[in-house]
Amino acid sequence: MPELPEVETVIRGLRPRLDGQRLVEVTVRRAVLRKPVPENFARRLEGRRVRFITRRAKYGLVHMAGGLVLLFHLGMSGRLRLVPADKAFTPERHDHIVFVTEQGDRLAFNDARRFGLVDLVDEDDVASHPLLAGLGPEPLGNAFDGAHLGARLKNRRTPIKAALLDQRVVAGLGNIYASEALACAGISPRRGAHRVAPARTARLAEAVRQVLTRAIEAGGSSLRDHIQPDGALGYFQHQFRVYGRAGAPCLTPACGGTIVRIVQAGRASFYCPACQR
DNA sequence: ACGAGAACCTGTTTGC
DNA sequence: TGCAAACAGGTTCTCG
Repeated sequence: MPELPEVETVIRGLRPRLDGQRLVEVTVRRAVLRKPVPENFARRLEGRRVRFITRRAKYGLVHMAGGLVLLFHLGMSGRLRLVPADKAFTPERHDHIVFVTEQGDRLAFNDARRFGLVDLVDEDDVASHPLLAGLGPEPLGNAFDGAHLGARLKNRRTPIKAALLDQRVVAGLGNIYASEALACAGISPRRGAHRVAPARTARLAEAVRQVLTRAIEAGGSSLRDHIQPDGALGYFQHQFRVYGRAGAPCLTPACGGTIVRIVQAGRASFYCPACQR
């Protein structure tokens, strides 16, 4: 499901209900997701207070009192469902972990495909965590611009679309927003990464920023899995220029092209052959 | 060393 | 209608 905007949206939905709350009960209903749930996961969290929640790439980081950090990733199908204290809670199929806060809210980590994961890490070790250490810069941060992108692309012979999905190049893009950013920048997903000229690298970096920023403003994209913790849907999917639009007309003014779907590195890419070169 | 493809899972949609 | 194949917002391992 989730790329950077969806994870950001989920975290923003959690904060009002979780910040400052003590976790009074944690239940692990399935012990193995993409990786095994850490030993003593529930015991290490129970009784501890949530200080604040941050995001790195597609990972959520729940900073707990005492310097412990709960790291989570939603994989393809993961969601977090927040059930307020005054509503009845029944565990659903694929609710793998359930958290209960001191004010009685229940938070279910639900993930049908189990590509998601959770881990516990000391806050001093977050940056060196194996899953986080190799990540490239945050696309919405200061370290990401055309110069950085150009430097990371110049030796890559893979298609630019595949390079954008490489989390070491830029952290947080996924299959939807890679296609969308290339459409905004007028670059074909098939172009070799090393053949994107410097001027266009800057334009691409700007397109990445813009697409992600707008998607966050829209609450992410709800296609099949993504919902906010309170059940609200994202609506950025209505602003897609190319994703899922094979056979439909290109939206670039006066272009007249037709969007096509191709497969690259096993993943669908969408683009307009007329205005993306 | 790099890149393509397979594998990991389950649920839903598509096509014969 | 029914069943099988294809496909899905991700990551990581293997193989050439």
